[in-house]
Amino acid sequence: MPRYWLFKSEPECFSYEALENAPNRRTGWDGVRNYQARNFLRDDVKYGDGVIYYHSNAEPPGIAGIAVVVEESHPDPTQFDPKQDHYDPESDPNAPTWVQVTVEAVAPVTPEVGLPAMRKNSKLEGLELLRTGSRLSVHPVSPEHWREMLKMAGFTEDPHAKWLEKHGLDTAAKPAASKPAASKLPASKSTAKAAISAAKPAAAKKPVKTVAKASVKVDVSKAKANVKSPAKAKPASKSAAPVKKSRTGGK
DNA sequence: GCCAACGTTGGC
DNA sequence: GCCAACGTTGGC
Repeated sequence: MPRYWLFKSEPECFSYEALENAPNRRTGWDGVRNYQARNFLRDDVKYGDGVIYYHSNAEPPGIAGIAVVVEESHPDPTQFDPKQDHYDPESDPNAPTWVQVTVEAVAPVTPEVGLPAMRKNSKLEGLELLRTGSRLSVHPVSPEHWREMLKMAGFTEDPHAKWLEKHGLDTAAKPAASKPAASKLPASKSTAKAAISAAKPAAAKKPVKTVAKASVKVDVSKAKANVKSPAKAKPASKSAAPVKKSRTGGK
């Protein structure tokens, strides 16, 4: 199991700064409406896992902070609220389709590590975020890539490791070279399809409406066209910040 | 604003 | 089950 993850969030929806300003510096990573991302949240993201907080659809896009998972998979409340952009009328409260995890801010990355710099770093080869066409808003990060990104961010010590120690979690268990993430990601497109279809059964529900939803949301935040919405899904509920809404991604 | 790469939907 | 159309993601 991966111990590290990369979560995308559109800063217009929910920035790393918004997370720091949220109650308890925490927020439920809601709004994820993609099966592959949901499956990671539901099955693999565990308490104490480290999170690279990435700002997508930003100017410029890049790593804005480090967070930690403080609560594992539980139902995403926004799927049941008609007022939410990510409302999913098809989701059965007795068998929720969408889940969220709760994350807590650990350390900001200032200045941010921009996407261009990441693309130029050969040590980050293989990182899902950098794969052409990648849109997965929640994906695993290998220990090697995690260390390299922290290095680029200027950290001399891993703030996440410190957090674990402070909370009495075992940091001794070495990440060794487990190659977590990679194994779960599709190697190619064709496999991606297989992965997705495999994922569906688990959900038991259909995504159909989800899509509609996403578009709805968008309008709220952007005026333009179809635009996009933020990548994240987060918004939500809490609104400690100015919040906009986002789409799918996870906050 | 444009557009490449995707994911989802729905006809057949 | 295939695949065309459509909508979204997200970088540029």
